[in-house]
Amino acid sequence: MTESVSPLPERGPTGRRTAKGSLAGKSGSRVERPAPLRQVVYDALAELIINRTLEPGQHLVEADLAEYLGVSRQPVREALQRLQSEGWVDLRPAQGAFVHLPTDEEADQLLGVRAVLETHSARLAAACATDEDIKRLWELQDVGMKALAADDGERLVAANADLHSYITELTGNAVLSELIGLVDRRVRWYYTPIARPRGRDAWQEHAALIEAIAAHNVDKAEKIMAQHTERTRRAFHERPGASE
Amino acid sequence: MTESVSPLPERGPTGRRTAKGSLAGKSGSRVERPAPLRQVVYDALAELIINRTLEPGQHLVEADLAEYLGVSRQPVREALQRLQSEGWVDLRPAQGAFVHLPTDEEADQLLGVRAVLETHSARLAAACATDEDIKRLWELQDVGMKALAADDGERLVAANADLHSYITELTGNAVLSELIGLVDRRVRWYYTPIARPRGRDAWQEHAALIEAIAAHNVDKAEKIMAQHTERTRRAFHERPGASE
DNA sequence: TCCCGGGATTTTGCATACCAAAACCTGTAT
DNA sequence: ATACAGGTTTTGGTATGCAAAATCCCGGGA
Repeated sequence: MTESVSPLPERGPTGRRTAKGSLAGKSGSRVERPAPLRQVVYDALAELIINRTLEPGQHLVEADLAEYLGVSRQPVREALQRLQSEGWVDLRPAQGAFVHLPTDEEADQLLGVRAVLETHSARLAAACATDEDIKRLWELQDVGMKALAADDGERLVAANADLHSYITELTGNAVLSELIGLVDRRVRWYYTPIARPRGRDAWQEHAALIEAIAAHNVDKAEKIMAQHTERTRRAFHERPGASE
Repeated sequence: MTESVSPLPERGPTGRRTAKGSLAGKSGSRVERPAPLRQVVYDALAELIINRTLEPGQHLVEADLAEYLGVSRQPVREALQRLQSEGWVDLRPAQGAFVHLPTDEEADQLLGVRAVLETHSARLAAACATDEDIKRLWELQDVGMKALAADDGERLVAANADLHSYITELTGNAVLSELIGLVDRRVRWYYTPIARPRGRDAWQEHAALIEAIAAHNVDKAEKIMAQHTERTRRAFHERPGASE
C-alpha cells in the first residue's frame, strides 16, 4: 500500500479555478442546499444538551445516538467532535464523549471573555451603524420588551441573543462575530436561570446602549456595554443557588 | 432498523462514575497515550498549510491526502473538519476542502480581535503573576532576544508565540487562553513576513510589559499591551507588498 | 465485610468496501 | 463562442469488521 511516498498528486497550481463570474459579490439567494447530515446531527445533539435531555456528565455512546437519530456512526462522530471544539462535550480518548459539566468558575471565565468581546463590539458598532441598522435595533428591542411583558423566559433569552448578535454583525468584523457567537451560545446555557430576574434592568440598559450607538458615541456605547455585561456577570454570581 | 424510535437507552443518571481516587489532582505524569490518528493528521496538514506546501486555494482531495499520509479517509475527514472550524481550510458542501485564502481584511480583523484579547489578558496577568511567573517571563524574553541577535526568523516567531502564550496562561482563565490560542495561531500565519523588521521594537516593548506585570501595575500592563498589539497591526499594514 | 484481580463485555478508533448524488470536465453540435 | 449531453471524479453517507483500550462483573482472599 505504501510502496513509495507519493508526492501528493499535483492538481494544477491553484487547484480548481475559483469561479469568479460577473455575479461575484451579488450575495443573491443561493440554491437551496440540503443540510449535511452531520450538521443536522450537530443541531439535534446541541438541542438535546441545552434542554437537558442529555444531562451534564452523561456518557454519549456513538452507536446509541446513531440508532436514536436513525443515522450511521460517522455523522455522529463528526458532530461530536465539533461539539467538543465548541465546549458542549468532552471527548476523552478511547472513552468517548461526555456531556460537559459546567462549573461556576468556567461560567465566570466565559462571562469575562464575553464582556471584553461585546464591549469592543459595541464600540465598533457605534462607529459604523447606519440609520437602517438603528431602526432594526429598535425593532429587536421591541421584541425583547414584549417578551418581558409576557414574562416568557425562553423568548427573553432568544431576544437577548438576537439583539447582541445583531450588534455584533454591525461591526463588520466577521472574526469577531464568529468568536462572540461561540462564546455567547455557551453563556446562554448558564444564563437561562437568571434571565427573568435580570430582565427588567437588562432591557433598560439595552435601550441606553442603542441610543448611544444611534448617536455614534463610541465611548459611551463602550462604557454602557461594559457595565451591562459586568452586571450580568454579577447577577450570575448573586443568583439563588450560587455556591458562596 | 428503525422499527420504533427507541428513547435513548438509559445508562444511569450520570453515566459512568467519574473515577475520583485518592490521587485526584496530583497531576502526575500520565501514562503515555498514543496520539489519536486524527490529531496526527491534523498536525501534519496544519504544518503543510503553514509552510505553504499546500497553497492557499488548493483543492484538498480526501483520497489523495489519505494515500499520501498512509491512512484511511476517515481520520482525514475528521482532521479537515477541525481545520475548517479553526479557519485553515474552507469546506464547500459537496465539493470538499480548499486551503483557506487569507485576505488582508481578514488579517486585520484577526489582529483587531487579538489586540482586544491580549490586552485584557495582560491586565489579568499583571494582577495575579507570582515571582516565579516573572522569572519565567524573563527567561522567555531572553530566548527571544537571542533569536533576535541570531536573526533567526522562525525562532523569533516561536519565541514571540511562547511569550504571549505564557502571559495568557498566567491569567488563569482557561477560556481566554483557548480563544487567544486559536486567534494567535492564525495570526502567526500572516505575521511571519513582518516578524523580522518588527522584531527589535517588539522585544523592547515586551521588556516594558514584563516590568509592568512584575510591578502588578494592571493599568500600565494593559496600556503597553494595547500599544504593542496595535503597533503590530500597523506594521502589518505597512509591510512591503501590502495592498495600499 | 471489603478489597483485589482476572476474564467477559462494551466502546472507541480506524480500515475497507460500496453507493447515490452532486459537481466537474470534455467533446460535440449549434 | 454557447449550450448541451455524457462520462468522470469527488463527496457524503452506509455498512461491516476488527484490534486495542476501558469498563464491568464476579468470585476469592484478607
